[in-house]
Amino acid sequence: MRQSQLFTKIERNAPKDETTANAQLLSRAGFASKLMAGTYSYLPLGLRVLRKIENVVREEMDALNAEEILMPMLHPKSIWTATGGWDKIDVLFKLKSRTEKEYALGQSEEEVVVPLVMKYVMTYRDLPRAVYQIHWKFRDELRSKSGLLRGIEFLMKDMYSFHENQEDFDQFYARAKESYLKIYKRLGLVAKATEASGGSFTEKISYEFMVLTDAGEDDILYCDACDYCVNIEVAKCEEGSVCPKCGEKGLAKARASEVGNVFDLGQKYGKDFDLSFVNRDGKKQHAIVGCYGVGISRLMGVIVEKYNDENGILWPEAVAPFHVHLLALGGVDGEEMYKTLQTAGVEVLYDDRDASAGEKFAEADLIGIPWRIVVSSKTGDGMVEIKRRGEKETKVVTIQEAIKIVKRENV
RNA sequence: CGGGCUGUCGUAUACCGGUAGUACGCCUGUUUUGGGUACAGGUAGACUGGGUUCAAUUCCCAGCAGCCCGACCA
Repeated sequence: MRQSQLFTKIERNAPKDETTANAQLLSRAGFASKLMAGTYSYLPLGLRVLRKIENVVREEMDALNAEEILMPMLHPKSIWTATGGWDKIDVLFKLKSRTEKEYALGQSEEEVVVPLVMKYVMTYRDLPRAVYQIHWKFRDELRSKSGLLRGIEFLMKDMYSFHENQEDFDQFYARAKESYLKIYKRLGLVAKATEASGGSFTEKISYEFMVLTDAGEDDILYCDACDYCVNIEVAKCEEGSVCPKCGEKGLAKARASEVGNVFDLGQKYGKDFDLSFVNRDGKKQHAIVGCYGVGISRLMGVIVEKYNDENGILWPEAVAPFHVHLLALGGVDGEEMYKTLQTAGVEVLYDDRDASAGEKFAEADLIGIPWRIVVSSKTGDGMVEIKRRGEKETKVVTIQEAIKIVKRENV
């Protein structure tokens, strides 16, 4: 993409009243723009990042044999009264039509997905099933904050699995947890599977996936010697207590942001909607349902919180809006290099604007694309300069070599 | 929802109870060309409503909006 085509522009000053790195940098660099507290527009660069995160998640969900669907965001009141959520869930957005008919905006979609899937599940032979969607969620939080980390409208992947018995559920649940850890790793994050409360509808514990960051809103206790981690809300131990799992070390306390969770919902939803299937004994039975969320837009914010320096963002390869930021300096034409990179299958943002070198460098750092390739009178014929965002050293190499370097990591 | 802070050109800011200034951006021209090049000229602003006052962007009240702390976040 040619940078001259971007309708967004870089802002030199951070917006006042924004204190978190993700809110400041995403706004300055033109990735996202706030409409009101808790809702954002995703701009061309930001949307590319969002789609990359989505696709990583999508690939892992598909690997679990989950099927992708898309469900409505606008729900009838009736399904929410059926499960008790209409009165119990205080973050549920409720609205009224002209004719006083009442609706809810989806804050999670068990109420839609359980009747939907169970419509097709007649017997145990139709199980297990897993479906997911990547869609907007609405939660009437009292206080939106921290840029993309807590919005009242946000993009979430929500998967739901259906099982004939606890054993089958447990197996899938374990696979889903593994799949989650893989997702975060691919995104350049270290997430801890953290014991947490199961919410108001279940006594069981759930797992939250936590990424350590001061911009987060949860406090967790974790062990350095093993993978034990617990949300302080449900912890039966405290900071410094010996790890209850491995007994090796004292627990450390840290601030974290929840980027995903998995719940065992048991048979609640099957019962609420009185939906059942015929089991192996020929008897009616409610399916065991699991629910698995990943906060896609929040992840974008968390990644920026983890990957930034005084000059801007440093996107991990897997989610960077482009692989290469091509800068043409001093009136030199970068057109040929641009086309060569594109032909080689490299995603490239080409700064073809008539701007000074310093300005282009500063803006490239802010945008944070992993590789910077410069063509100028200094690089010479057939040669380009290549540099990695975050590193100081530059290398002058041939065009073909530059492509090789970039593709080694990105393709 | 409780508490606090803040609303001034597009952005970031300054001053002030009496003609609103600066930087960046943007426009015109010159200049410059490897870390936001320099110069000249230009463009553009007091959240809304009420009150106090001869006079309010400034003081007071309310509303609206934003941020922060807390609570909340099935």
